[in-house]
Amino acid sequence: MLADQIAKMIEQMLEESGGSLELQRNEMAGRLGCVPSQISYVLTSRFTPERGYLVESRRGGGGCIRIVRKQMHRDEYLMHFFYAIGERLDEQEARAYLQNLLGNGILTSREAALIQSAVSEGALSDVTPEGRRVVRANIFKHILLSLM
Amino acid sequence: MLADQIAKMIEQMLEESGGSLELQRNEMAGRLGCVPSQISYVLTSRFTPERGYLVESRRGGGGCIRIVRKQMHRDEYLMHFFYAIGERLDEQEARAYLQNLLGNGILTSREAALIQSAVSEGALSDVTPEGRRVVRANIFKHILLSLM
DNA sequence: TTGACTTTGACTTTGTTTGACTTTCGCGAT
DNA sequence: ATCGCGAAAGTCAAACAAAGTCAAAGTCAA
Repeated sequence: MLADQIAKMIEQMLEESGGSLELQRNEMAGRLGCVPSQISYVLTSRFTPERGYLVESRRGGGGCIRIVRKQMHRDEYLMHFFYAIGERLDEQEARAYLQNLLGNGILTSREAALIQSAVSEGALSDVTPEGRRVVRANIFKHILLSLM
Repeated sequence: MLADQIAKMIEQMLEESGGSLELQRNEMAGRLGCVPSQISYVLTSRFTPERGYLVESRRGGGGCIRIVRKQMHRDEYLMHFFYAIGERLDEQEARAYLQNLLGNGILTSREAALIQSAVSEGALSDVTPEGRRVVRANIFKHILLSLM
């Protein structure tokens, strides 16, 4: 899938450049043979704050997009997430958080997998779809607390 | 029966691919000459967690379904717990199981603590007291599966 | 004949791709 | 200084591409 390829490419560029980079949307779209707004789409759907990325940009001639992978420390992370999770949480958001926590070494992959199944749709299938999101947020927050 | 044929086919693909695979629902339905939702039916009726399968999916363009088989023979101990749990589980029982799993070195203490808060009364406070025990059992069983 | 299991298809939800249109910015000409 | 132009990037909605859901209809064995 196009979006995934682009995401992977950006990911790798971040890796090579040690966590932050600047790119030009049009130039990149040209190289990839896609429409420029596809780049925007990838950025907003994959490089979100939830997953630990900061994206800023400048329009106009010579404009560009800067992407930074945020480095926080353990406690900041847990706090940040704790407050970021509101009253409701859906499975995808949960997954994004877990990926972030995993990527930063706050969780082991076993722990992440374990939490993921604890809050999966399957595990909560006895709760109504709407209630599920509330319960999931609660469980997730309790787990974060237990890690502090 | 159609469903059984499909199940057998997926089973065989799992065999060939060593326990995990990705497929596309529409594409598969096309090859088999059945409606796509038949695939969904087979998945929910045969490839359940109870039988040791994990199924996840992604919608949208380029979406797919991933199926993973958990090897039971490697994890008889977890299996034992899995079946011991049943339909309902209260906090005390959960704690006892966790102690046991911890004592046998199957969980680290961090993992045990984490699970305990995931299924604590507090985490599930949005569910009715009766429903809580059902949900707790479900979460616990999903976690056990994810550990196999 | 009933009840559990199957099959089907219409409808819903989620995710992707594209392109037309808008906004913002730097720069050179006035 | 400032006006205006062109070069970015942003926004948004439509079209498309999956997968999920659900209930009605069918089947089969007890």
